[in-house]
Amino acid sequence: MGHHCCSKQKVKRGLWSPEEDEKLIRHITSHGHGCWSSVPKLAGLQRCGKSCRLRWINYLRPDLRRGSFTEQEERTIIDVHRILGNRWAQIAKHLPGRTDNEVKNFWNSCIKKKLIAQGLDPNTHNLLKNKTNNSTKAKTNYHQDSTSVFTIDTSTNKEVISMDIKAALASFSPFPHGSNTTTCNTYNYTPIVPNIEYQNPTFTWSGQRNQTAITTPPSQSSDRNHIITQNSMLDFASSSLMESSTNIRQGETEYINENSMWHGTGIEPTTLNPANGPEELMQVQQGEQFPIQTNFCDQEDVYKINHDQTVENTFDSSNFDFDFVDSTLMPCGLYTNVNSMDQLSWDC
DNA sequence: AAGTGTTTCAACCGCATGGAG
DNA sequence: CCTCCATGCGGTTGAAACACT
Repeated sequence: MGHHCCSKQKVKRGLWSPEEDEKLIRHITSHGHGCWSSVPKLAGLQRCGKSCRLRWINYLRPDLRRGSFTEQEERTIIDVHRILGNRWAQIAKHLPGRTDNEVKNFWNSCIKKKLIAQGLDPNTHNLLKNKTNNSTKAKTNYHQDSTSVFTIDTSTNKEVISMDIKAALASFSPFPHGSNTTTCNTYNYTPIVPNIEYQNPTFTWSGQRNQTAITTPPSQSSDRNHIITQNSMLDFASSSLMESSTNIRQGETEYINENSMWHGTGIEPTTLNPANGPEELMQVQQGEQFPIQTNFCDQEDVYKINHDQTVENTFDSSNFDFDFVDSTLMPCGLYTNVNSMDQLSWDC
């Protein structure tokens, strides 16, 4: 039984021959793939469109990166997986030239075993209960690794994962690594436990499940504000913001709209409108240290970051709003420091 | 060299989603 | 709405490669 898309056709399955590859490459490079279901016929292949698509995406695409995964890629996968879970396509987006299938296979054949060997549950990234000794070791390794943009602190009864924004930015080539980009150094979250706590020297939010978050703007006016809306709190560290930071005028607020992340500067200078109220905006002060406190009130069973964007009430991978999170993530390099050594010194 | 077990990874399967009619 | 279809995704399979005895 074949796919419904090709059930009427007599299709070949299994491994692709070099001749088939050549036909597919020739067709797509000269005509593009267009509608995949029509590709087999146009390319002269006895395959279904789905198979052609898969073969092209996973193997024949010219921009694919072949060969073994690097340590940096490995750590990126681990770090993103920790947040997104088995969202292989989303994870692969942070590894240029890698496919979701490749990432998935690498995870299942290599990383998973490493995590288990380190006493970590590959699904949750939490410590495995029955491996106390290894667990302690794993925790220490993670926490002491000063080069990782992520650290795990399990010293309290809840796990807090911190992401060092500066380290992330420092590794985020090719954008400038100047110190004027942001004052937010770290950003913490608790992925699973009910109590959620985000904090860093300049930016704090905390709360409990079954509550609604309302962001409070800083009490004092500032020379430079960045208002973070739909793309969430990580946008302020985005390339577009960094690139344009020198263009911010004194007393002016930059408004980053929902589509700003990867499109040009993406920044529309605007004036802070107090009428919008604290519910609408989350501000990140630049060039000055001050805390931004997010308050919570019992209204809904979700965290409402702003008027359009909601986040499920836990950071468990089964509930979290992955699109929301992913929209905030950097391309390859955010999660890893290119100069760091892999603290997970295990053999594949 | 031969047999057997294990690992890797390309490909498939089934389901979800979204757009068109 | 409903159905059909194309596409995308994650889980799974199985052949080939590799490791071990």
